[in-house]
Amino acid sequence: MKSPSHPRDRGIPEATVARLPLYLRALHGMAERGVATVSSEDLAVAAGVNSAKLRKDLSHLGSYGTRGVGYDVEYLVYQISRELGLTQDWAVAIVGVGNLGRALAGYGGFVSRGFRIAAVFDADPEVVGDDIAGLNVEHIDELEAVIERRGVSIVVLATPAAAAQEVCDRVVAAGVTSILNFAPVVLTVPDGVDVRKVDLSIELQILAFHEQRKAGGPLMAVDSQ
Amino acid sequence: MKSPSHPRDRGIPEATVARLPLYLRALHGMAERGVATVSSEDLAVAAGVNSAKLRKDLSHLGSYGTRGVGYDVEYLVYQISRELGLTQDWAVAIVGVGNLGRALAGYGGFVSRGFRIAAVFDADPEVVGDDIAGLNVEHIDELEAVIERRGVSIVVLATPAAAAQEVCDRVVAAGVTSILNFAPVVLTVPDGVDVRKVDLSIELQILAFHEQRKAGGPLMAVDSQ
DNA sequence: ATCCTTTTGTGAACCGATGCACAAAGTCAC
DNA sequence: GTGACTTTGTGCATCGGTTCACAAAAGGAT
Ligand SMILES: NC(=O)c1ccc[n+]([C@@H]2O[C@H](COP(=O)([O-])OP(=O)(O)OC[C@H]3O[C@@H](n4cnc5c(N)ncnc54)[C@H](O)[C@@H]3O)[C@@H](O)[C@H]2O)c1
Ligand SMILES: NC(=O)c1ccc[n+]([C@@H]2O[C@H](COP(=O)([O-])OP(=O)(O)OC[C@H]3O[C@@H](n4cnc5c(N)ncnc54)[C@H](O)[C@@H]3O)[C@@H](O)[C@H]2O)c1
Repeated sequence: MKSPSHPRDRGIPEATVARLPLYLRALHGMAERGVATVSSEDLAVAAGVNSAKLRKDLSHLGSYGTRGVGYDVEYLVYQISRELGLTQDWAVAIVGVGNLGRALAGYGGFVSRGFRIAAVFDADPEVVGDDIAGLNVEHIDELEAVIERRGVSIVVLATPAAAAQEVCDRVVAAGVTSILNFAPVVLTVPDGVDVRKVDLSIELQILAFHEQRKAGGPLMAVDSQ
Repeated sequence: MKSPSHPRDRGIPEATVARLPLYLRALHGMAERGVATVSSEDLAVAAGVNSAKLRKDLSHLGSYGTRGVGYDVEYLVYQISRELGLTQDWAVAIVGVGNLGRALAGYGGFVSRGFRIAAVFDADPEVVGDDIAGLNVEHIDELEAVIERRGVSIVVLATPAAAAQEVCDRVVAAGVTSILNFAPVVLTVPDGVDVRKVDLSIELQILAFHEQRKAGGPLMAVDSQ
């Protein structure tokens, strides 16, 4: 029922992977509004990208569109979800239950995408044992045991910068190979471990750079997102 | 005292701009430890990048190194800060004082880089008037007036997705041209307005994709940060 | 003054990503 | 069935960014 050549090619470009969640979000919105099929043009607008880029991105997953018609919304949601690995659900642990860790633990937007907060850890005895968004805060000493017991495969680091590398080393030693880091440090990890970082301070600095340019000379190029 | 050709070229590559804050962070650490000069190799390691890339990045700002020696740490800190616009300080407003907005408002890492939280807004009458990290929560009706009065030039959006576009339109109308968006929506803005987005859910989905690959076939390429 | 060592700054090859533009493939009306 | 119309999938030119590799520059030793 599918063409024989490359039904699902290994090796999707990184830039494409980073956009798939965007398409997925737009598609979910459409599915909710009862839209059955969508053209690359309309979906591209909803996701804020160029339609040729969108088509090329989707072509890496397979030929799921119908010429003259567009893409079946439900079917595409399924294909993208499967490609991203969202058909299973992922046990996530958060380490560091401070300002940020609390906000993350209480956030509903993760669960709705198949990410289940399976554990939260902290080193502060004042915090350990507290109930955060329905979860008991575990002591950091339990890190390895709890990760193993609950099958945690993704760890979110929300500790102070000074503790991040040490915690990172421990979670890696415990077998975790996917880390989302909020601490403003460059983490050193062995090959095979993925680290993604979110640094709000860097984002503000980039905005400041462009803002300064706008204020300064009347020669500038802007926008992006 | 400087070469005549292009002492400070306009048009620094976007990829370079995104890394300058990283170099700055590493340099601050070195300055604190009393390091006076640093080679591109050492700084590159501290920032987690390739040294040729670092040198090319710095060369866009000017020729601030000394062959055979390296870069003067203090001087380079100053040059990068100036380029990024961090020699002035920036008034930032946060809109939406929920889980995330609170964490951001209380975060010290912004102030230390020249970003001053000048105002926080919310629509919920329960929250308006509260004291958050020493700031009085303003009603969203005051948005335009307060932005103008306090010279706010960067706005952080931490409202629910449904409210984000409307708030965005209002801050843009009030003259703001730099926005950091945490809401999971594609914002539409006029030319000349910079939007940067932070989407934690997307980061997790990208990690899940790679995690799935690792678990699946024994043919994979990983790491990055 | 000359040589040797170190390290910068950059030319050039390379690589991945973008976007145009169009043939191929499908739908729909009649 | 035929023809007009729509929209996908992709070849190709282009672009921005990365990395290699080295000549030029600086400093220190003798
Ligand atoms: N709050 C923000 O908006 C924000 C923004 C950008 C970056 N960050 C970064 O995120 C991280 C957390 O920020 P925060 O504001 O929540 O800080 P925080 O100080 O409020 O919380 C840190 C928590 O980590 C715990 N902790 C310390 N050492 C630990 C260890 N070894 N193991 C486990 N837990 C440990 C502390 O007990 C504390 O509860 C920091 O690195 C910060 O730079 C925060
Ligand atoms: N909490 C997280 O960890 C997290 C993670 C990723 C993304 N986000 C996104 O960040 C945003 C905020 O998340 P949150 O968890 O803080 O949500 P929240 O519901 O706790 O807070 C939202 C706040 O915005 C206020 N608000 C609503 N409409 C407003 C308006 N028109 N003007 C001003 N204020 C208004 C609400 O009163 C509330 O205080 C959401 O879009 C969410 O999807 C949050």
